[in-house]
Amino acid sequence: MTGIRERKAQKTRAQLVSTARRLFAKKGYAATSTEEILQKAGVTRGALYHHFRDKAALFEAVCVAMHEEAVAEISGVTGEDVPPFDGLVAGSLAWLDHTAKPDVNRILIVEAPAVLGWERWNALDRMYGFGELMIGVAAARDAGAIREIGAEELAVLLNGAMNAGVIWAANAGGGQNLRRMKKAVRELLGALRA
Amino acid sequence: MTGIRERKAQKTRAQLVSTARRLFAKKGYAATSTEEILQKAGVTRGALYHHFRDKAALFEAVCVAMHEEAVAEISGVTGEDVPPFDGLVAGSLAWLDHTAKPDVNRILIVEAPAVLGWERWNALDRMYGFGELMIGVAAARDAGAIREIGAEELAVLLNGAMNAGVIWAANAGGGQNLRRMKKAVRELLGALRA
DNA sequence: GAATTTGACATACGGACAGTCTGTATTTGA
DNA sequence: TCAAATACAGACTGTCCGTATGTCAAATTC
Repeated sequence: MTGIRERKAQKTRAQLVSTARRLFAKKGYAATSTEEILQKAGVTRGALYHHFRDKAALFEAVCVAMHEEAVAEISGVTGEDVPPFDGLVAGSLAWLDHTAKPDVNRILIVEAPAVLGWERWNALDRMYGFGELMIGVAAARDAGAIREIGAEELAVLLNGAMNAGVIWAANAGGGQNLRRMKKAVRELLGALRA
Repeated sequence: MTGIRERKAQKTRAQLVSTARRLFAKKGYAATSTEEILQKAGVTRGALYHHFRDKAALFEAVCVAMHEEAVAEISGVTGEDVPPFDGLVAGSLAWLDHTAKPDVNRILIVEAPAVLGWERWNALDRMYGFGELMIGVAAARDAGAIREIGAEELAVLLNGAMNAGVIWAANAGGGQNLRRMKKAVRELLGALRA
């Protein structure tokens, strides 16, 4: 089944994704040339366009990898046995921790919406981070733990708030800002308790 | 003072900005070539690079114009005689109305952070929309109208929430979403009352 | 008011870059 | 064994951004 051919293909694909991730994080999407990616990854142009339709598709693959890491980290703190509101808070703080990392922050939060466009970006987000948040919000609301605000609207607002917050924390001032922002997010969620 | 020379220059500059605004809004920054801007604006390459250092500087000029429109609309509803909390709500809803317009939405909310980078984008935002919001939040907090959360952190969170909300309203589903989102924002602000 | 300088463009050009197209070696199913 | 497909390799093309140089009218100087 998994022949030598397929294994090697997955290896070059992984090389492309990890190299692209490094460069996109450091210089941004537009300022990163595919030539540099190819050179650093040690593959050729033919390989890139065999695995990905275009440069944006490679970027999307990087986003998927980051989203999967995020979901793995978050689902580690939002088990089934934890009460809805606490799970919402824990998941939110875990999301902040993950997206505070400079590469995740730049790629997933700042650039992804512009590079992928709302359609593709939203589709991704709903499969991963935002999807998880909506489940958490809906669960907390159904349990009567938070105020009666439309679940989808509230999830959109909270998601946007946290993303903006973590951009601020990652860029403004020193590294102490993440702790301050997490405190503010806890207080914001606290204000939503029914 | 304002000779014929200077008037003509301002006219071509305005032509460039308004044409760029239209095209950036329709096709996005990356997919809009400077050549198309020049052609539609009826000027040449020399004019563009006489007035702006590069393509991004032209984009920034478009952002400034949109921000100034926003401030004009918002300061119309947040007079000096209105109580702090009401002013905060009114200003927020006015911000949503302005940024819900498709061109403002795409350029100012989705693309600006990625195109300009956090540094320049934040500098702009603090001079206009976000700056106004921070004043409103600080005023409401000083008046004891809202909970004791760090003014800057809360302003960042609210700003991000509203921007995400208006992107959602502008893109998802039909046009009825803006009303739903404005309702949710009112309820979110209501939850913050002391 | 003639000369000179300066500002506001105009135009041609160069370098870089994304995506395509054809060729090729290796693998794999029959 | 052999044909077909896969996974690349490398050259090439059209496009695009920014620059360098030229030009002409308006402002300034004398």
